[in-house]
Amino acid sequence: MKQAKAERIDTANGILDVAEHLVQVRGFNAFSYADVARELGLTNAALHYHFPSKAELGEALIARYAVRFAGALVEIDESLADPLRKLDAYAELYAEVLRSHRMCLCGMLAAEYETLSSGMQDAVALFFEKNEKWLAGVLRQGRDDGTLRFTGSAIEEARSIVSSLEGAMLIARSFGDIKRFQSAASHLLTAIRP
Amino acid sequence: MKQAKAERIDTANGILDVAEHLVQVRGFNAFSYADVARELGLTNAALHYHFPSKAELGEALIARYAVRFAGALVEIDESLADPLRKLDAYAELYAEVLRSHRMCLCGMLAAEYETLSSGMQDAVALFFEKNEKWLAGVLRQGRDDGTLRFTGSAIEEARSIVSSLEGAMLIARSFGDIKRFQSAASHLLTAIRP
DNA sequence: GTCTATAGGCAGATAGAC
DNA sequence: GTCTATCTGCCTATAGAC
Repeated sequence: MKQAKAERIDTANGILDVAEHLVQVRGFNAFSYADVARELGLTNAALHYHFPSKAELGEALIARYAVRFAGALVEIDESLADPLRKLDAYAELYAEVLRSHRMCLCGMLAAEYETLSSGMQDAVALFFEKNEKWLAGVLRQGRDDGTLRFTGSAIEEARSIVSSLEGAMLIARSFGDIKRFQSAASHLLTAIRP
Repeated sequence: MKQAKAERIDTANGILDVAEHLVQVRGFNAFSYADVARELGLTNAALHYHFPSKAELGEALIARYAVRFAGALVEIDESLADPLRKLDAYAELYAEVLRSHRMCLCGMLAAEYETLSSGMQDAVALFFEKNEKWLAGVLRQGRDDGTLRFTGSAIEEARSIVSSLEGAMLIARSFGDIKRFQSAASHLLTAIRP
């Protein structure tokens, strides 16, 4: 009763799915509306109906990705209590992305940062900040209950972890070698065990 | 006596200079021959004389960058003996790049990896491997003389360091904040002090 | 070595019919 | 919502004169 005509599922989301994949594999500047349209059996013009400009598509892409990521963090908080296990689960989020031969969406966009609309730039920075804040919370919890040990402030440690994971993804992709990422991630988590 | 007509200095190198800057700031897929030609007061066609295809330009770019980087590593080896100081100097190479608002050339290309010619792909991977091998050597030296301490193998630690530095650059650029990089770098080096 | 001129294609985007 | 048709502009690349 909600929709008179049920589309493929939801065209706008289908566009976002395909575009997201293309950005994560090739980058924002290396895919076109035509690439997405072809994949969905639509035309260029149909895409412009849903997302009038490429910048708007890009902003929608980050917004949806950020919401999904935030949801994953909530799920970790609800299902795990031990800070060290939370960090493991966090690193596993990255590993999953890498397994599908993708780069983190915002990590990819960070490389292309200078070419993005200001709306996209702000959204990318916000994504990293939210990740860092969540991680800092976990780190504080671990330091307080004695399950984690690190030097410096929690936010500094959090930034260091996000940087390392993004960098490990970036380079592992150049070698088509997920083990490189896994090794870097476990090294990172070993270092903060007491 | 060497050249009948001394050019601006050397057109091919001037092209590489401008292209390198554009790639490090915007990415390989976000600059054009026209961008470079405009900057140098040349035409599109003149660039194609020196670098027939964009892929060949890209390969020359990485080759020159890799040689320059290798030279910097030799200089570190010749001027510093202490492994910890060598690592400091290594991180400083990255900091210098970041200060000019650039990403590491190969870090940028790693993001765009899937869109590169196979020649460029191989050269990017080789760049990282050479860096890792050099770093592993420094780490072994430090472990042997007791100035460094780390868990796992030297090559694993080296990969972890390269990943972290590249990731820290990537993200620091999104915040226009070099201190973010400095903080991550010093955190990294503090962690391997005995 | 560098130029003018141009080919041929693809990019993002819009108008208007259905 | 999706289509066809089309615009304008930029892209990489080449031919041939100087």
